[in-house]
This record gives sequence, C-alpha cells and structure tokens, in this order.
Amino acid sequence: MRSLTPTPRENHVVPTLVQVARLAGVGLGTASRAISGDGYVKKGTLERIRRAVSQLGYQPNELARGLKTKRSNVIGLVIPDIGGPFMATCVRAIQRSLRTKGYIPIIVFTDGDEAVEAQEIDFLLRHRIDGMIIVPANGEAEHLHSARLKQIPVVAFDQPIQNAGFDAILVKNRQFAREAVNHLLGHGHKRIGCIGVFRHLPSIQRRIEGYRAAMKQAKLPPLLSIVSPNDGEIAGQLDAWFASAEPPTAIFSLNELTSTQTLEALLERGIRMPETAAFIGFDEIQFGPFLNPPITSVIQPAAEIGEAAAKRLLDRLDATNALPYNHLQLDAKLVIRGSCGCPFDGTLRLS
Amino acid sequence: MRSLTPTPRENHVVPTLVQVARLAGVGLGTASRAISGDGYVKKGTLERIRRAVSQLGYQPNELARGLKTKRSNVIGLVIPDIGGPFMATCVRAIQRSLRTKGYIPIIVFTDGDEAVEAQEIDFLLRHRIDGMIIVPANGEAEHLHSARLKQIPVVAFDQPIQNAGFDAILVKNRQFAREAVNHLLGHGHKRIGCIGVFRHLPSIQRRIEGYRAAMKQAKLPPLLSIVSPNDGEIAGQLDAWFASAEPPTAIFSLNELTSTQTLEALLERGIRMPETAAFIGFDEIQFGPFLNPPITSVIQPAAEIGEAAAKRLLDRLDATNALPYNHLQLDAKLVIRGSCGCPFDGTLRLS
DNA sequence: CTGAAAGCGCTAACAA
DNA sequence: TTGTTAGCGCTTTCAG
Repeated sequence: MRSLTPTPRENHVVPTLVQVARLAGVGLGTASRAISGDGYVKKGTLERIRRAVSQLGYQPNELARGLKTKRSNVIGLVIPDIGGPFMATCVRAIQRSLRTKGYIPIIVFTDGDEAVEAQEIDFLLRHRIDGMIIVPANGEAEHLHSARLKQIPVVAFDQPIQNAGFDAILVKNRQFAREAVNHLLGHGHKRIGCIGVFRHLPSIQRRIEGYRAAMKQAKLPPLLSIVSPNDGEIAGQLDAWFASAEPPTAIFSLNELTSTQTLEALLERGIRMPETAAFIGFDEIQFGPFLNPPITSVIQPAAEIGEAAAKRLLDRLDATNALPYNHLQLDAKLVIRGSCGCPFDGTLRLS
Repeated sequence: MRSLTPTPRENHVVPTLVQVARLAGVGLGTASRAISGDGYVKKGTLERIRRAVSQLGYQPNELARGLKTKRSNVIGLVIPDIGGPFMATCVRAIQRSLRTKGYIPIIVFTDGDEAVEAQEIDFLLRHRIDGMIIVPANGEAEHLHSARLKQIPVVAFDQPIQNAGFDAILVKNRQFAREAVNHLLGHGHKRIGCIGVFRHLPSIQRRIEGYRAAMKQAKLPPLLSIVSPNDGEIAGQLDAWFASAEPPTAIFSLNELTSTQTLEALLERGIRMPETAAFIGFDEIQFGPFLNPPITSVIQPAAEIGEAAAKRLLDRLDATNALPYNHLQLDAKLVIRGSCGCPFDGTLRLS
C-alpha cells in the first residue's frame, strides 16, 4: 500500500479534516460540524465521520481553529515563581479549573521583575491567549494597561492591579494581619517587631496597616522594619533589634520570604521561640508545622484563591455583556501552632 | 477607507501584517521578511516597517505563523505534579532553557495517572506542540507510542520510557541507592529495612537493585517492603517491623513520598533517629534539613536534570539528521546530615 | 441536513 | 531587494 516514491515520512503526515471528510465520503463542512458538535448532522453521517476520525487518528489542529475563530483556548498564567506551597497550590487549582472548560494555561515566570513580566506577557499575546491570570510584579506597571491587554479578560490574584478595569482575588490582608498581631498582644507582648520586604506591594501594605492598627489600638508604639530582600538584611535587622535596649519580645513577619529568613536567623542565633521571641508569620512556610516549635501562621486558602481566579476569568470569557470589575477578598486563617506561645499538642504531621 | 457598517469594535481590532505593510508602504512579503529577520530587506525599508510596527502595536500572530510553518514553538511539559522541591526546580530550569530559544512550555499535570496522561498528551498534540518533555506515569504505556507522538521529539526525565526511540535524563539510581545503604552499613547496621511505593517505576526498581546489591555484598539478608501509597500502609509496615523480634536498626526510603510518610510515622511514635532507627531517604524532602535530626538524603541535581532535558530536546528540534537516542545518567549526591547517625554540626539553614 | 466557497494571518516560493 | 500569489487547516456563511 506504500507509494514507491522516496518520501518515507509522507504517509506519516498528520491527517487533516479534508482527509477525514474524504474517507467518510462527506463534505468538509459536514465533517467540521460533526466534530465540533454544533450544527445538525444526521446520525448515520456522524457515525461514518467518527469512524474516519479514529481510523486516521485525526486530531483537530487548534492552530488553524484558533486562527479562524480568533480563540486559542489558551490562558496565560503569569506568576513570579513556583516554589512555595502557596503558589504551587494556586497553580494546580487554576489549571484544574481551566482544564474542565477546555482551556489550557501557559505558565510563565517573572521572578517578580517588571521587565521580565512585560516581555513574557508580550510573548503570551503573540500566542493569542484568550485571557490572563496574573500575580502582578507591580500592579501599576504601564504594560498592564496596553491596548492589546484591554481586549482580553485579566484577573489578578495575591496582588491587585491598580486602577479599575481588572478583577482581583485577594485575602483580607489587613484584617488577618491585625488578628495575628492581636494574638501576640493577647500573650502579653508589648514590643512586637514587624519585619518584611517589598514595601511597594499593595498586599504587603495592607498587612502593615493591620499591624499598625493593632498596635495603635493597644496604645503601643510600632516597631516596623522593611528591608531589602538581599541576603543578610533581615538577619542584620534582627541583630540590631536584639542588641537594642528594648528588644522586641515578639515578631510578626509579613510574608513567606521574610519568615524563612527570619526563622533561619533566629535558629542560627539560638534565640528560642517563644520564650525569647514569639513568632507569627503571614503565609505558610514549607516546613512550618515541623519546626520546633511549629510555626503559627496566617494561612491563605490557596486552592480557593486559584479556583476563584479561574472562575472569574471563565465567567468573563463566557459573558456576552459587561461584568462589573471587583476585588474579591477571601478569609485567611490564623493557624495556631507553638511559636506564638500557645501550648502545642505535639502531634507532628509531615504532609 | 473603512466601511460604514456598524461594527464599533472594529477599530480596536488587532493589527495584522497587512496593515503594517500598508502603513509602511511595502508589500506583504517584505514586511514578513523584515519582521522574522530572514531574507534581505533594505535598511531604510526596514526602518519604515519598524516604525509601522510600533505605531500599530503589531504583534505577530503565532497561530497563523504556526499554521503556515507547521511549528508552534510550544513544548509540552507533562509531569505528575509540582509540589516537591525537586519538580519545581526541574520545571524552572526547563522553562528557562526553552525560553531562551523562543520556545514556551505548556505544563500539564497527570497526577501519575496513565489515563490522565494520555488525555493531556492528546490535548497538547491538538495544539501542535513541537516537542515534549515528560515524566512518564508509566513508561510502557501504549499511548506513548502513538504514531503522532513519534513525529516529534520526546525526552523523558526522572523516569525512562521503555523501548528505544526516546531520550531520558536520569540519575544513577542504582549506584546512589547502593551508596546510601553502604553508608548505613558503615555505621554498623545489620538490619536495614528498605521501604517504598510504586514498584512498577523503573527508577524505583533501580534503587531497589542498589539496596539489594549492597546488602548482598555485606552478606546480609534484605528486608524489603513495597507497599501501596495509600494512607497508613507505610506506618503499618513500620509498626510490623518494630514489633518483630528483630526490628531494623536503620531504614532506607526509596523516594520522597515514602520518606515523608515514614518520617511522620517515626516522629508520631517517638522513635528516635538515629538512636532507635537511623534513616536515609532517596530524594530531598521539603523540610529535611530542618527536622531534628536533619535528614540525610540522596539528592538529585534537579536544575541540571531540567537543563539537560531541555537541551536534549532543543538539540533534537534543531537537528537535521537523526541523533542517536540515549539515557543520560547524572550523578546524584549523598548529603550527610544527622539522621544517618553522623554527627551534625548543628547549623540550620532554612532556605 | 449537506456541500461549496471564502477567508483567518502568515510564510515561502516565484517573478520582477 | 521587493511585490504577488498560493495555500497552511479550519469554521462559517450561503445555497441547495
């Protein structure tokens, strides 16, 4: 059955709809309708086409399809990095939700760098993504307001995009930061240091506000330090604090990165938690429940956040009429373990 | 020049090459050549086209491009899950390497399930991926040998695909498993239990062989148990072992999942490491260096593995002539911390 | 219900 | 060097 012309791979060529139609003895249009499932096709015809499809191993070419329909069925997912349990969980949830509706995400990483972000978004746009879910490196960046980006739905999570015109899925950062600090206050602490990085990020700002509000209500002076994320900066700040006349007796850390470095410094210096310094961090850290003592943290509902982001995007993709933009604010959860000073039952769970 | 039909969004429409050419006053072909950068274009012409591009905010449509050239510039990345530090690092390395060559990965997750894997690959194929990097759920699965998949380069990592026709990037599983067991032997252990899940995975089999070889050389009977990954199975096996007349004094765990569950069980039962049972696991675990004692592990060079996988794929994508298929076997590293019984210097690092 | 025909935006000959 | 032309594989009118 092979032709004898010296084109060995020729018969391995990927089958097209035309071939399916030909094999089924129908027109191109009919085959198309049968496969995409809309439009009427007689039962018998459908069956013949089905057979032809599986006989040929036909798979629709999404490139051609997208070119024609102007819908690629791919969604851009723009994040700083995977790594932490929070982002990994979000990504999985998003991927899962999108996938059930026939969309597939392309994940790109920005390292939290605005320039990289702009470039990666550009790349996604060339691939004609139908929508985008993003953790913006800087919600005020100009490239987020390009004309092209305005034509597709964009939803942010973890960090909002400033200015209207974008949805965002966030947590109640201020409220839960405040709750964490109040918890420390409840343990009788008077000098509570708040440490963090990335002052410019809105969610970080909200957390700082929560800290300030709690301290203010307790009529206690804030002890706040925002440092650069460079190596050693956090440790240096801690050293300065603990060398001071009135060192903090408790520490509230503003995000995962800060918590990791803070804890590292504390452990290296043999500073005991919660005796010398109690600790609560915003965000779960990888090994938080397994340290000694287990770390008390404000934990974000990562899966819910991811699902909500995907759902919002999907809704917009479906919507025929304009939907109002809004910022969804989910509840986080203060998970009490041992580092805040509360008794801990000692049951370790590693997974 | 516009028609007067009521199509209000018409002027927001995304610009095409035709418009660029028109604005620059050149032919379509010239514009194409100017943008894709190959073929000759006069300096001045090029400049005019450049200006038109930026004035219009033109971005090439990769769908159309791909349809024509039969190259989508997207690579499928098929993995069971992100989550562990190993996979996250591999993914980042792959993404980075691919990106420098203009490729973009689409990541899909299989949960280690063959059926999901088949379905996701099908999806990727519709999007006309140019190549695929995969951690196969089952390297013998039929769907990996479909005609369509044979037409694009596929490289596996972490687990090989059986039968020739595929590259794989692996580590020297047998050798390093053996080294780990030898280390335990060196501490004087006679009864070393080896525990794990997923017997069918080739890399696991290699590790088991390493264990057996080490025990055999030491003229000691193997104490091997492969259980299902279901909840409690591992803990049950450990209970059985420790309740026996001759309980193991050391444990070698075959992968990350097993290590996590084993450690959890050990800690819950208050079994002290390394006094009651020494421990070494294959694969880094999330909190390994921070537990008490820090866990000794065989650690795979994740970034290198990812880079090697991407490089191999890229090479194949570029190659005009057939490259031989091979299985690259990288070195892992036995990282000595405290759980094996070695003294540990006590410096904790959390990142 | 079905077939024919017209492109989607781009690249790759081919002429000029 | 540059312009013209013919599709890539598919969906979508529009007639039949």
